[in-house]
Amino acid sequence: MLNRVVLIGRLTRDPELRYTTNGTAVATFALAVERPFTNQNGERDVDFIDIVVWRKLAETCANHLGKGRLVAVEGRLQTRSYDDSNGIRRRAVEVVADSVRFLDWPKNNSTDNFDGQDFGGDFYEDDIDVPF
Amino acid sequence: MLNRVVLIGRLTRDPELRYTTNGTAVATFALAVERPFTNQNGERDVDFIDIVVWRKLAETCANHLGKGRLVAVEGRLQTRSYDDSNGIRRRAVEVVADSVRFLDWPKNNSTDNFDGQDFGGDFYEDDIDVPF
Amino acid sequence: MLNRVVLIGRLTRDPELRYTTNGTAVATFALAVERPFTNQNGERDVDFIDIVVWRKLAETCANHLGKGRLVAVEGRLQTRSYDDSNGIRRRAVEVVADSVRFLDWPKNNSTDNFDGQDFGGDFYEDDIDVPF
Amino acid sequence: MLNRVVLIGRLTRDPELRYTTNGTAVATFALAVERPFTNQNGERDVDFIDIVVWRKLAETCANHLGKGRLVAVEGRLQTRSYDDSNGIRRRAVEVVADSVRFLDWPKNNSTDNFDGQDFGGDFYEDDIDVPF
DNA sequence: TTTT
DNA sequence: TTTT
Repeated sequence: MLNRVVLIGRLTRDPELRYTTNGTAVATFALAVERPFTNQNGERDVDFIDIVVWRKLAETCANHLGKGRLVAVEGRLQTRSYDDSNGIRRRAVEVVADSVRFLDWPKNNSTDNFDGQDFGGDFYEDDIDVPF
Repeated sequence: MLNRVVLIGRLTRDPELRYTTNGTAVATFALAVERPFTNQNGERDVDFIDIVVWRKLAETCANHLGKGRLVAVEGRLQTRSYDDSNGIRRRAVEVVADSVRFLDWPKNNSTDNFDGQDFGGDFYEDDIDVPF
Repeated sequence: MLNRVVLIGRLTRDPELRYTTNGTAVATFALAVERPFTNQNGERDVDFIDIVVWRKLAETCANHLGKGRLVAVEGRLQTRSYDDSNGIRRRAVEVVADSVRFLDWPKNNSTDNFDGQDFGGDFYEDDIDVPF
Repeated sequence: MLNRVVLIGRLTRDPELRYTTNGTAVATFALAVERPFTNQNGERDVDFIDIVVWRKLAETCANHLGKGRLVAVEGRLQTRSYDDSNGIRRRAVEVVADSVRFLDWPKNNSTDNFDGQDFGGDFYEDDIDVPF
């Protein structure tokens, strides 16, 4: 039925890019998303949310994003079960993103290069989407 | 930062209502949310998403909702770590809802009674929200 | 940039289906969306929001929806200027929907027929979307 | 019923701050939101969406935001009728925001000063919201 | 496992 | 652990 998630947060690590056996690209990363209020200790809690992107968007993210970058992500919440390396059954809850917007610049020490790009960065959507 | 989730799905079980040590009501349930497409076996996969509601909204949900009911939920994705009954460290990813809309009628065999209610059910928000 | 709208409401009239000169189907309707609170007179205000759908989704909506039906709509806010029939320049703000979920049954006096359909209705997305 | 909007865009002008007769602050501005695709002329269309904020959030926006600033806005779509200065009846469709996140820095020529602020800016919510 |  |  209806299932929509919108997040703004920072990557906790560089995206990991892999390929399925039939060659489909898939990238994963996590987002640190601060809560909109401070807790009883006066600190701002943070939620760490796993993101999955597919196909061309996966490669775009892997090529242009890195740890610490600020992004807006839109997608769908997905659940899945798997056995971890110790054989313990675990449940994954992750956001399958169909759009990722880059909201800041790569750091100077980045190998990436966005010369000439408008502030606010670019906007990337899953390559299946089409104007309408 | 920004963190928004909107879901429509059916309760997989009756809500569980508990109270924190300082008396705050908290209810939990899970939502079965069908994916918007069929998988390679022609079946429609389902995501099971845990929902948490607080205060008056928790009591409203516990009093009026039951297994199988169709609802629209709005809230925020939250992550949290805990040790399960076997002492295994686990991570919970759940939606803290600030609004729950009832989208169908209770079943006849329900003890609940919505006589005279307009179709489409009622709309409940976390009791802290106020018009603006 | 990011632009996402999610609504639940009732159609204020039957959808109007037209075709562009190159044959693309486009349907329009309006949704009555109740506010989540009552106004100072104790009444519940209602927002009337114009919806536009394209292609196969336009035809599905025109064929299966009618005045009074309850739907969940997902899409993007779009603005546009036009001259009305009196030559007055006006601005339209409408939601271009990429998914429409049917949340109730057609009325008995409907010419439509959903025999055998699962409660909760069906889920229709713009025909460009694809599983991922 | 359910009514949720999430936008990222740039202010087209400085916010206008006014007060209702009973002293409630209300600020208005418009957001330029680029479409996620280019049109048939290879240009990126832009939607201009009116935003309304109330109370403390109105004053925060008026004090810290200006033309060109990049923000993420969350709120509710609202419609309203009014007569313009020529006595022509018009319909306004605007987003009543309950949260505004500042996504970039003020320009150097700004009179505003965010010294020491963490990149990514601050997060402001309607002052009625409360942690949960 | 965690970002600024 | 799973709803219709």
